[in-house]
Amino acid sequence: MSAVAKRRERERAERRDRILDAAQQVFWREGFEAAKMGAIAEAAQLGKGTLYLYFRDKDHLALGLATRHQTRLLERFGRLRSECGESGGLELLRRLLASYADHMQKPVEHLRMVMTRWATGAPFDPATEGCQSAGENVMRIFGTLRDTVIEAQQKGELPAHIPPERLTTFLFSSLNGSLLMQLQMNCLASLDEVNKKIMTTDEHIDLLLEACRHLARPSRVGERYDLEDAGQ
Amino acid sequence: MSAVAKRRERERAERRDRILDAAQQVFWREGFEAAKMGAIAEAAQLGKGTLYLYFRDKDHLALGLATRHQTRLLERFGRLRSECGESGGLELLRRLLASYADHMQKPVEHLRMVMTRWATGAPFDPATEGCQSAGENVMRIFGTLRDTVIEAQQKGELPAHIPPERLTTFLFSSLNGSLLMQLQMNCLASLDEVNKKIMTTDEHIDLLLEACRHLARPSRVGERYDLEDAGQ
Amino acid sequence: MSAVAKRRERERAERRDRILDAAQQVFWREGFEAAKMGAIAEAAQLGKGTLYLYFRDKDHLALGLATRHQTRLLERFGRLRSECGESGGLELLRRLLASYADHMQKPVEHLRMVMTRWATGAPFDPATEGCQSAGENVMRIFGTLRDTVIEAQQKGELPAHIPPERLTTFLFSSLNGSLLMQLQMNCLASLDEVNKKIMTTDEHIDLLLEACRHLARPSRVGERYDLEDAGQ
Amino acid sequence: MSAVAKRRERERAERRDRILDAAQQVFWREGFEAAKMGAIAEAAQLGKGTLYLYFRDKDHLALGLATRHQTRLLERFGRLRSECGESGGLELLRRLLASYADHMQKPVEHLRMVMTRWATGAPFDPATEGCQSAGENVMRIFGTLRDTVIEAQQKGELPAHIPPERLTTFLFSSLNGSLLMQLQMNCLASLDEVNKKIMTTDEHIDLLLEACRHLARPSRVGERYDLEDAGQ
DNA sequence: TATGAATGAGCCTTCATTCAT
DNA sequence: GATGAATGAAGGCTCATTCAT
Repeated sequence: MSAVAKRRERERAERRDRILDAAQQVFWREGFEAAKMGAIAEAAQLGKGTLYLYFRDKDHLALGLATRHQTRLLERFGRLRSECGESGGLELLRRLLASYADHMQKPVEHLRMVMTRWATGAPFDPATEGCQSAGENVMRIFGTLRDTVIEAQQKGELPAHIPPERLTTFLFSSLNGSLLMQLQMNCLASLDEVNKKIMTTDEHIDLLLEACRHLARPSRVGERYDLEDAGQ
Repeated sequence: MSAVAKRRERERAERRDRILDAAQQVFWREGFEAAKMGAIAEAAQLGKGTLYLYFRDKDHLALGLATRHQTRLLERFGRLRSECGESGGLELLRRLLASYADHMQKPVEHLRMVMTRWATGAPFDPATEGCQSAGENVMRIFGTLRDTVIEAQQKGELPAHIPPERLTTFLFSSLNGSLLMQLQMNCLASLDEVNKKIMTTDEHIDLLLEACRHLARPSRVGERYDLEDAGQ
Repeated sequence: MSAVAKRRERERAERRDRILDAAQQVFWREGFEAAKMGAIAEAAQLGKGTLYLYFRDKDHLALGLATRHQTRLLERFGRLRSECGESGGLELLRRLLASYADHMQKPVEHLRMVMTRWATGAPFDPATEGCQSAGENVMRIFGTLRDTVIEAQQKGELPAHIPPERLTTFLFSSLNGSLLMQLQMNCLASLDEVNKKIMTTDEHIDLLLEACRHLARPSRVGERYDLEDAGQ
Repeated sequence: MSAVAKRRERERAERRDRILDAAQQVFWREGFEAAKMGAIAEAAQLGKGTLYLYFRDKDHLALGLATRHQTRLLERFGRLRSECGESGGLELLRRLLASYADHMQKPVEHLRMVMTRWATGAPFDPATEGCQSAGENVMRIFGTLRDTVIEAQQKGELPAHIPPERLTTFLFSSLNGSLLMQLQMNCLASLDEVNKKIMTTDEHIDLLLEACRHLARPSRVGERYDLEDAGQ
């Protein structure tokens, strides 16, 4: 009985994953709005109704996809931390950011999907089951970055006088902006030729960290880094 | 006759503008996808068919909106340059960026609309009439920023050894990332409390410029700022 | 202009009527639940969307059908009253009831539709536009019957000591029961042979009026079958 | 073995009854169309597939329900006859009719279900197993009423010159019409206030029997309201 | 015998766009 | 030029029923 139950559970998980694979494929190809449930079912070689045994609706399918993607990113983060051992610090941070960027852009279609969701607004009702875990995952991703920022600060590789949350937010949003630009270039062909040669995401990360790193050295003694009048 | 023609042209321009006002209002309220042409026509106090005498389709309505918005931004940019006189440089750059950010977020609904368009991909066929001018406007916006970056470099307020396009792209994409985060926070309630207190767009600009400014001082003599091994 | 507007209005009314004809045809053939909007559109030789320019939804289509049917019945009632002149009274009542029954059963499919609606419960939200007129029509139908009952009472053809509303309700519900039995016979084939020969709707009306007429004669003292106030 | 078989049979009957209880509960709550087999299975604390071991399909579930309901009504009829002893006649008829009405309206939801079925048409293929017994039950119910009508006629409490089947049909359909009106009032709020105070089902029965009873007195010579063969 | 996961046909409604007036 | 009535394609979701276990 336990054996049967185990098999059942395994099969269920496998099928759920196959559905997510199919959904990912179709979402990437068509975009979320244009993706048809029928196409997903066909791609998963399942009946249309079966999809609804695993996901409440189209939105929850996307949510499941996002959660799985985040989970995999967190696994990558975990592996990177393990590999780095105690070295940690700025170098780990760079790798985490590069890993994040890579994970996000893997196929640009995925990036597009995620960005669309962010831009579209609040598609995930926080009250919905499954949405919380997605939010928690984001917090874990952010938290991992922040922890590494703190390490780098403690090592003196990043300015310690800036609150780590602030610094992490700065890095995170800036990097996301770089990713976003990948999509803008698709949208604005005129920018494409100029920028394509100018800045890859990795270069953005390097420049970003380099810039932050130098923030560590106070310009002048006594500077408070009051940003409002920093130019002064 | 010329007078009549002039009046006609003026009336046409006014009506076109009224349509754009109506479209903006509805797009902001409902989002692009959910916005109904009928609602726009009603808001413009025009027949549904009349809309199509001024804009090929819904997409071109959005395109016209974007172009008008960009034009207004360029006007703001022009005014800022005039005010600054010859002082220019980093301070002007900061004001341009702040103006850009302000113009983009004016209502967050507008930001959402723009971001969605960027993320959604390539809705504007470059071959389409009207799209070129949009692209050109983007180039002008980018060009204004780049010119100001160059000025700042010449003044020694920003590192001169980094290609201005590269630096401008960095600033531009990073700032866009900060704007994007405004929307993410709506989407991910969990991030909201943490970040809302942490970084406004203006703060992001300050930190960003401060970081870049310090890039001006080579870490060590002889460093080329080869980014690939910058950590080295 | 007035001519154009008139034509428009006439055409609109005609088309509305054609849609109702088509809906009636399909509803009768398939029943309300099974009737498909597409079939109605096809029967009306119109696009599916056009239906929704004239009726909010499937329910309102049925409502419109009901209202039209009631209106026609009221016209029949009006004609009967005119024909009868001043004679009125019981004979007019019989004709009204027969007319009602005939109008309801014209095709048994229509009867089925109406009965289903009654039985199904409260499909018409009283707040809905159009529903009030339907309710008002029912009241007019009932009112016509009641007025005629009163006439008959004044003529001494029906018992005057029974409140006319009560008497009318009795007649009305009883007749509806007879109509309902037409459908029951379809449902219960076993009853069919027995009853089909036994009582037509007209016979039911005759027997019903005959029975009521004799109520005019006050029961005898001591009889146990007094209604609450009948003996009075 | 016989004992085991008996137990099996008993258990099967019990389970069948539990399913009917569950179905009744759900049908009343949701209506036949909206009732979901899954909800019935859940209410019966059984698997969905199990339902189909006891009833061919949803329709037969309703049929089983109707049959059981009829059977219980027949038991009530039997009890009434026993109680009445030999008195029988009109008084028994009144009680039977009241009992019938009560049994039908017990919860108005049940009445709605039955009426819907009658109105909907011929859902029960007479060839289907189980449908015959339902038809037979109806015949038994009708037969009981008819027998009692005959008794009343023989006692002189009801007009003897009207064929008992005809009289019974008249009573039966009229009473059903009164029941139907309970539902109409739900549907037509405008009638509600007028009629709710005017006629309960019991009052309808009283008035109905009173009217029929007076038919017992042959019309006078020359009266115009003779039924076709009533005088005969 | 009991189960419940899988199935897939089926359908109302919306809305961008056109075109006759 | 302006109108708005007409169009019809398109799609997410339900649920009665089956059948392998």
